[in-house]
Amino acid sequence: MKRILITSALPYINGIKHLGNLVGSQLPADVYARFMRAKGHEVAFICATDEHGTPAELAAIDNNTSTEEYCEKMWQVQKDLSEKFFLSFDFFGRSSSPSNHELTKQFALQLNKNGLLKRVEEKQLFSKEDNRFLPDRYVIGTCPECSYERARGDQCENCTRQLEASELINPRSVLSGSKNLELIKTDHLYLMQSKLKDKLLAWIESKNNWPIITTSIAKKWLLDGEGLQDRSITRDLKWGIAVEKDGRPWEGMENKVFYVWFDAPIAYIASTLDWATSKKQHPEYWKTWWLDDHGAKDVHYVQFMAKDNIPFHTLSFPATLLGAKQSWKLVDYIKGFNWLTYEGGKFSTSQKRGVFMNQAIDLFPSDYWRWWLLSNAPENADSDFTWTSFQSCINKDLADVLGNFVSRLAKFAASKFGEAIPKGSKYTNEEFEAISEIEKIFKDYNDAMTKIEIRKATSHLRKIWSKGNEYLQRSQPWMKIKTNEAEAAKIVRFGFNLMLFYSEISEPFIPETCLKIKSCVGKSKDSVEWSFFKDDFETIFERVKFGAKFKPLQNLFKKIDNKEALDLEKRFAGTDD
RNA sequence: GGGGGGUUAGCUCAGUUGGUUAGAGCAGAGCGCUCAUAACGCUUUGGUCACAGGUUCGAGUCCUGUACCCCCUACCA
Repeated sequence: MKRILITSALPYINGIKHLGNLVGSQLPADVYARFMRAKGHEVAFICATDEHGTPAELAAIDNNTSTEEYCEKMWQVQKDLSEKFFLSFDFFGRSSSPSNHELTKQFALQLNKNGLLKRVEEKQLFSKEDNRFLPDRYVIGTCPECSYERARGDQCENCTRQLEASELINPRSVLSGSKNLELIKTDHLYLMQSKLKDKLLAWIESKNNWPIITTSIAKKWLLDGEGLQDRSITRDLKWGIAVEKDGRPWEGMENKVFYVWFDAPIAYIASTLDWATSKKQHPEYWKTWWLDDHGAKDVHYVQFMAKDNIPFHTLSFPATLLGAKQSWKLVDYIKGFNWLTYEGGKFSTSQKRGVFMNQAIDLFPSDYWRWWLLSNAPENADSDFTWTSFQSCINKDLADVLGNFVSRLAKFAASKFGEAIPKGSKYTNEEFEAISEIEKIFKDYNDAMTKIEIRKATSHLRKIWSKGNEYLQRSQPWMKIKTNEAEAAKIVRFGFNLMLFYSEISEPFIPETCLKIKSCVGKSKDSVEWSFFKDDFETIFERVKFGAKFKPLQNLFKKIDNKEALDLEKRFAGTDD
C-alpha cells in the first residue's frame, strides 16, 4: 500500500466554474483519487477555494456584501457543486483559513531568515476615489502605441502590446472611471527565485517522466533571457494574509498582504492540516504528508492543473518550498491539461458563453458530464465541447452500450426468473472466453489509469462494457430459455456478475450510476478494492449471491434527442455583446 | 522576433524504442438477432499519415525547410 497525495488546482472564489475549469483539474484528479483508493492505497485528495486578491474584493462589492461574507457564501456554493459532481475530495478547504494565514506567514519568515527575500521599490497607481491601489488590469487608458482608447494596464487588446499601467495616456480606473490617479512609490517583498535557479533546474531535470509540455514550460522560464526572475510576493490590498512577522507588523510592509499566488499553493498544505484536524488526527499527522523528515518521503504526490498554472507549480511554489529549507515535500508528478473550448470558441464568463457547473447539473445527471468531459479531456491538445458531440457520446456510450446492457439483462431476468438472481449451471467456455477477453482489456485499462491517461482509459472501459453485449449476443439466453433453463439461468447469473464488475471498475468515471447498478445487484455501497482482482480473475465473476433479490432498474440513461440538443445549443450560445 | 504544441479515414482521435497489408469510436453500407432505451452483434466502404526534400535496406515514426492552426513569451521606431 502506498500513500498518495493528490491536489487539484484551487478554483478561484469569484463565481461558479465552467466545464473547462472542471475538466482541467478537479475532475481528472477525482478519477485518479478514486482509482488509487480502489487499488487499496491511502489517499489524501485535497482541494480548496483560492480566495484572496482584488477580483474577490470587487465581486463582493458587486454583491453588496463584505469580502468575508462573499467568500464564505461562494465557498459553500462551490463545495455543494463539487458534491453534486461527486468530486470525492477528502477535504475541501479555503485559502483564507486560519491555518493558511499561519503557514503562509511562517513560510515568509523562513524565506526571510534564509536570505531569500528582498525589498524592492515599485510605483503603483493609486485611485483616490476608489481608495485603493489599482492592479494593472484595472486601469484603462489610451495606448501609447496605437492610440486605442480602451487599452488595459497590462496589455493593449488592440495592438497586443504589453504595457505598464504607468505608460497609459490619460489613465482611469476601471472601477469608478476616476481619472484622479496618482503614481505612488510602494515597497514590496520579492522572493529571490534567481538564487534557487540551479536547485530548481536540477529538480526539473530529474523529472524525466513528466509530459514534455510541463518540463518545457518550466525550462523556458528558468533558462530564457536573463533566467528566472525574482517575484513580488506582496500586494497593496486589504483582503488577504497580512504581511506580519511573529504577530507584529513587518516593518515597511504595513497594510500589505501576501500576493494570492504566494499563499494559494500553501493552502494545499494548510488544507491537509485542516483535514487532519477535522479527522481528529494526531497533531503531527499532516506532516507525514508534507515533510520528508516526517515520513512524506514515501508519499507519491500528484498535482492536477490546467496549463496556465504550470509555471507556478513547477517554479514559484517549489521555490517557496525549497527556499524554506525544511524538507518540504515536492510534487512527484504534474498532470497538466490544455483548454476546453466551447463550440469552437472560448468559454466566457462575461459573455455567458458555455456551460457552467450549476447549469450543467440542472440539465443532466453528473455522470453525463463526467463521462463526456473525461472521455474528451484536453490531454494532448485543446478539445472542443459541442452539443452534437455530447449528445452522440452520451447516447452511444452510456445509453446504448452500458445502459442497454444492464437494462436488457435485468428485464430478461425479471421476466423469466422473477426478481431474484438465479443460479443455473456451471460456467463453460462461453464465460471463460468472455472473462479472458475482459481480463486482457482490464489490464490495459489499469495501465492507462496508472499512467493517468484519461482518454485512453475511457476507451478501454467502453470496450469492456461492450463485451457484455457481445457475450449476450453469442450466448442468446432468449433462445436457451426455451430448451435449457439452467443454461439460461447461468447466462443471467454471469450477466449480473458482469454488472457488478462494471459498477466497480467504472466507479472513477461514473460513480453515481455505479451506485445504482451496485444496489441493483444487491451489493452494499462499499467500494470494492481492485487489488482483489489480480488474485484470481475468474472468481470475481462468482460474487453475486444466488437468490438475492434485485430491483429492476429504470433506464439508467435517458437519451438526448436532436431537438433537445439543438435547443441547448441555442440556449447556451451566449450574448454577442 | 524567440520558444513550445499541433497538422493521420467524412468527424473525434490512437499510433509504443523507425520494421512487413496504418488502427479505434462515431457517421455510411450490408447482414443477423429480437432479451433490451428502434437498443445489440457480425461484416464492410473510407487514408499519397499537411507539403517538399534528406538520412536509412526500410519513415506516420528521425533530420531540414515550407504552409496553416493553437499556446506561451519578448520587443524597436
